[in-house]
Amino acid sequence: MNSINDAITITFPDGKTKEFEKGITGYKIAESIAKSLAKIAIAISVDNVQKDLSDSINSDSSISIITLENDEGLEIMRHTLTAQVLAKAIKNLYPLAKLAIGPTIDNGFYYDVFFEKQISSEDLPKIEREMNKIIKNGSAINKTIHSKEDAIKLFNERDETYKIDIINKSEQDDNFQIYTQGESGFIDLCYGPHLPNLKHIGAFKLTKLAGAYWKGDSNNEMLQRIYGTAWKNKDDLDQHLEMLKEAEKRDHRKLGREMDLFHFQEESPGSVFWHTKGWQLFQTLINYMKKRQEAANYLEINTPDIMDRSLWEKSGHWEKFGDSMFTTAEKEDRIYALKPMSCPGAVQVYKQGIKSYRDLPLRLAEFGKVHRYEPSGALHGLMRVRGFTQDDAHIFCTEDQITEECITVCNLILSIYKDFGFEDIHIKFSDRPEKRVGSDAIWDKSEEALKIAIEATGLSYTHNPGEGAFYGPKIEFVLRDAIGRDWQCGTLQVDLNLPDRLSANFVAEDGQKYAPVMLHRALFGSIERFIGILIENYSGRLPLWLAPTQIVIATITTDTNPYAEEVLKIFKEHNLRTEIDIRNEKIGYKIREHSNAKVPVLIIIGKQEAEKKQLSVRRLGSNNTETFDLKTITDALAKEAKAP
RNA sequence: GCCGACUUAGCUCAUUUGGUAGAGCAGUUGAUUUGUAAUCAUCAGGUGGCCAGUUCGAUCCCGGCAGUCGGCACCA
Repeated sequence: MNSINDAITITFPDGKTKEFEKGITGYKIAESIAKSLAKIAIAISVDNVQKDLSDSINSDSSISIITLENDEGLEIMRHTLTAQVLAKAIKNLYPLAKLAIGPTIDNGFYYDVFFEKQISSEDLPKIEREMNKIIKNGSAINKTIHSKEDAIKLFNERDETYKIDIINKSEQDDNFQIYTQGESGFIDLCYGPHLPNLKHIGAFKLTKLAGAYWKGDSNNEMLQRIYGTAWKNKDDLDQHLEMLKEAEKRDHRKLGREMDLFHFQEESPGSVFWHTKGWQLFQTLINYMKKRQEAANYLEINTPDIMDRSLWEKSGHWEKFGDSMFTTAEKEDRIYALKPMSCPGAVQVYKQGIKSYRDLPLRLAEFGKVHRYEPSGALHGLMRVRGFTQDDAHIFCTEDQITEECITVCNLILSIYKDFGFEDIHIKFSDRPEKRVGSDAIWDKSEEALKIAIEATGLSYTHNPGEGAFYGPKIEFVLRDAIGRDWQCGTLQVDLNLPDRLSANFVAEDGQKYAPVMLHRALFGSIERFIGILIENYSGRLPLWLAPTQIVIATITTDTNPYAEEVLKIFKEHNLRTEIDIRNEKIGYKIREHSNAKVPVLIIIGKQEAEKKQLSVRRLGSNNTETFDLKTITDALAKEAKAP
């Protein structure tokens, strides 16, 4: 309708439309809506593609104006901050530095840079000051479009070898966008969009300096990466820094020591020394899982920790992971490997005796302690260790049963996470990697079956191409904790390869032998890691059923000791993990000590309680006490302390 | 594994131009019998991560190794 004259129709977010002259800029459109909007506008979304406000629009489109008030705007601001402000500050201070890439990340941004002479974290404040100087100038940001040849020439003049590499490897021949600020001579290659002006920058802080490989490839040289966090204003920045502090307070390595749960020591990097309290928690998780699995018709097995290397060669693990497997020295001409996973062992159990289709699905669970030689730099408290316990299970089934079994596993996982207080879960689906075993036909089948199962659960999922296991596609369950951090825990993998490689089979209705499908699944993933996540999620204040010491009975004076002992006995009869504190200390001192130890329930006994056969109960985190008669509170606590 | 930083008492931290280390908490012992987050005193606690080197002399300076931390890479 407007193709005859030079008018285009713009549709606004509220559905209203308006005609504009062809070639109008985003800025002019914003201005036409309201002058005040034009003031805070930083970019425009045209048919869901972000554009600079200075870009002209030449055809009918739906638009929305982007400001700092929405996430898109915040990201653009972070992008400008790294690509225009941080990059320029670096070039101002270190003219010989070569810029690589400067993208945004959650909560902020980074820039990878090659420095002639490495900088240290002490240089960050200096860079920050330079950035503030640049921002204060409030320069307008301009964009120019260049041909490949032209763009290369510009960066060549500045010896920006990484930028040249990016342009050279790019598939496009034209339309390379280069952003500049005034006459400073600073240029950066960028797909944009950027803030129209540095006046829109909010609050930021450079946070850390680290090494990072060029293009993320460990064969390439290592650059220095400067990280920063940025927000629309100082309040938001402060709030974020506060969250980081909170996360630090929750660090499971710190709490694990304070709560006397476990320790590490030099002689065994990445392996846990569990103390009595930590081991109690560990056993609580295992017992809980045993109960849930038994109810879901799993059978439990246990297989050897070391097995002949040849078995791992057959399974394919040796080829793919041999470097990170612990092996024994040669004994009587044989080399054994410490199991890095339990699947081959489970297949050996499966293979005992002839299996019929009537035996399937067969669900074999194993709390398998596995060892993996994780690279030293990967170790991190309980989160990444070299020896850990998987709540592993392998479900042997027919192809027809895959979908149903997968759905059942997904539901079990979700129900279990809920018992631990995790309800915000999302799924990652990973398909065939480059290095893999099995034919494409088999992969097609496994991926399809898994996808159907995910869709049946109704949960949304993200797709990670090429990230599957070498023997089959997988889904991973990611749970979000109390302060918004994501943790990957459970996994479900469909494997049409290993059973055949390890010669497992079953007799089908037609009397022929076929290899069964094997589903690998772990719900906690690693029990060690899951405990780390629980500690951080609850900030050490575990729910009663998980707490290693559930109750401490603290007396005020020694003459109430007999009553305290009597209560202790009753509590123990109710399977409540109870300790008694009859030391000659002030009650305030005892409360402080047991509160710091994160004991969920404190029972205070003084003369009054002893006389009336009552108990004063003080909950962790509360400053109040409630008084109950003995039986009422015993029953209530016993009920609450029971595993779900 | 790679880049960088760090490693002093059980824990958290002091000790600067190199002269063999100090505090708080925890621990010990004693006194205190105490009502809701630290009672007072006493004593003890260290081959300064490990191994070499420079030096008359090293916690401090140089080198190597290990571990930890922050990232990167890896993650069956």
